Amino acid sequence: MSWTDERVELLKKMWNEGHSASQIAKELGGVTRNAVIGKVHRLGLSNRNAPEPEVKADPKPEVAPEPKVSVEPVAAAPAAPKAAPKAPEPKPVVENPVVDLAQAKAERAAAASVAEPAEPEEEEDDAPEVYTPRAIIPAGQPLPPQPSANEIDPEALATVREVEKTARKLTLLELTERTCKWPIGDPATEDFWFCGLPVKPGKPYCEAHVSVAFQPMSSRRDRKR
DNA sequence: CCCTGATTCGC
DNA sequence: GCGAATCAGG
Repeated sequence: MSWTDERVELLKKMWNEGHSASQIAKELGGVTRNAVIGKVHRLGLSNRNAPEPEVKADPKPEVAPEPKVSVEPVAAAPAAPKAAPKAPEPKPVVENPVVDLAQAKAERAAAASVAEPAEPEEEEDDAPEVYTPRAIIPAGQPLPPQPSANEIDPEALATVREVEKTARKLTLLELTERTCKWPIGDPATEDFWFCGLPVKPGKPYCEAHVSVAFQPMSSRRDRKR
């Protein structure tokens, strides 16, 4: 494969939209992420489109940036699911102040998907044709029905409880195609994470969670009432 | 380990 | 110009 105009353009577009080199390489096909990164550098757009990290204190501080009229964030969230009295933590803990648009987008989509399969969340863009990655969420697998205790094999349940003690406790952003996506805890509180243990090949969950997620009809018998 | 991007250097 | 190998980091 060679760098045709089309391919270069797709590269530029995706790169500026915040996609990783490997994602771009996968989409382009026929090239590795190294090739993509190499090209990115040759094209001189390694700065992505970020202005400047600039942590330095500016000599001339006041340029009257913001009126700064104390205004409430206008929360307006669609609906606060439920109060989380037990978790006083007000800060979401952001590890990178420079928000990556594409990632944030994916994050929101993923969150929506996990909490509720409905509405993909459309968003208005100035650019009419922004490159849109295919399905952001692999899905294809049923979402985990939380174990309702009396519906699953007590043995498996015990195993799960045990396994969950060794869970890697990954955040949504840390999940990959090979980490168990079984959610643990209450999404409305801080006590929420994903199992994160190595998945059983081909499955979205680890061994233990697969066993409670996919049950043979036979074993579901008499869970009478 | 998984993943990032950055750099080098033979082709 | 290209990109594998390598490096440095999360």
